[in-house]
Amino acid sequence: MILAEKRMSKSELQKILKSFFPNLEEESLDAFMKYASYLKSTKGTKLISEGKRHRYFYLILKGGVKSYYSKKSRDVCTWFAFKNEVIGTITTYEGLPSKETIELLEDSELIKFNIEKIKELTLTDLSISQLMNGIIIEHTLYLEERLYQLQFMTSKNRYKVLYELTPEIFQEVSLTDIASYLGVTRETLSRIRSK
Amino acid sequence: MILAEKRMSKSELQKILKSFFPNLEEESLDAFMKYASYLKSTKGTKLISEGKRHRYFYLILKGGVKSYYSKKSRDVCTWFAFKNEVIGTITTYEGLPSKETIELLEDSELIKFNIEKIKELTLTDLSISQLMNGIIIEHTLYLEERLYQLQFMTSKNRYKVLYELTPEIFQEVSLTDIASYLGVTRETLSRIRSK
DNA sequence: ATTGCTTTGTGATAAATGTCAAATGAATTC
DNA sequence: GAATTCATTTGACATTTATCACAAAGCAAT
Repeated sequence: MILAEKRMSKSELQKILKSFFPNLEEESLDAFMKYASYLKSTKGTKLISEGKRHRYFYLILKGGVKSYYSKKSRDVCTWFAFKNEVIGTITTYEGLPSKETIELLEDSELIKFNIEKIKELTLTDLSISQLMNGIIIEHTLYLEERLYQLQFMTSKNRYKVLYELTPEIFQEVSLTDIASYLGVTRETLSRIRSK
Repeated sequence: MILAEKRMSKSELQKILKSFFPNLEEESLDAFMKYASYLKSTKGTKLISEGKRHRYFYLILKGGVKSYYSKKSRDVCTWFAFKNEVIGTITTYEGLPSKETIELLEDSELIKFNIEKIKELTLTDLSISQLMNGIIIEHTLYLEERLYQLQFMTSKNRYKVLYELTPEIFQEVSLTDIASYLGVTRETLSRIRSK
């Protein structure tokens, strides 16, 4: 459920965006801000739903989300994101129906950005074009790392890496979701954990 | 072994690039061309080597390549590409050491592009910036599809999809490499094929 | 054709993981 | 606190796949 959607005070929003996107030129930031708005929403809210077209990508100010594909009864998670991360789906960015669902893991605060409008800005504003590229490239590097892990590493090692690099995920996400993310059943994850 | 590296006749190169990148403005194309050159090379040549920084991405005019990670004795392929495809690694594009090796599957003809110079162009030229984005986004969509297949589909189904969508790969690539691409051993692939 | 070399196929295991079922634990509601 | 629900763990078993060993087939060079 969406609790509140309002325009933040301009100066507050500006301050936040400035700290997140320090490379954005002053005028670019002003244009960018026009298509950004504050959003507060409860656990379980779906920011993006599988099979649907959407207009927004998001910056997480507070809280966390999971991204997953629906598979028969169970869901298979593809990533998690928390505070200070920019999120969305590349299909949504391309104007296509999303393949994944993005859902809030807890009550969260976000900034949402209108993709269509911001893509328009990228047509004339180089610093915004480069900002968006950077976001996409970061996501691409992440996908490659994930493919590497799924193709090369045993499930034990994938668990180990996840546990060592981002132990905080275990506080936020259910083991069932983590198991699906690691590419095993929850029973198998349970056995891996009891080493 | 690199057989020939020469500047193509300007008009020939222009004709090729124009047909591949029809959205590029006339002046952008001229700038772009400055950092493109023709390359003919034999089977087994490594365009990009794991662990090294490189300067180029490529367009395949004729022939084919495989991309793989070296793992102990055997290699694990991550993708194949043939005629009319733009190839490279995202790490190379970012100036980082490549994680993958890209190797010619057969004698091939390519256009190579200087990444550094072309990235400079993206700083001032919007149509080139957008062209590069498009290439990266296409790659990203491909990675997502591949992750989906590895997480969701059985090896039998992955084989089936590959066989139905791109049967020509089986003419060009060894079953050993295809097996590693599908995430199974060659023995398992052999058994899948004998259904 | 013969010799090597590489690729592919087959058989017999062993290991990893999935599936199903039930038990435990933890959190929530009445 | 008892009852309900949901998440996690554990056990028994089935399935898939890897591993190892070797045989067969394809190909190139002599």
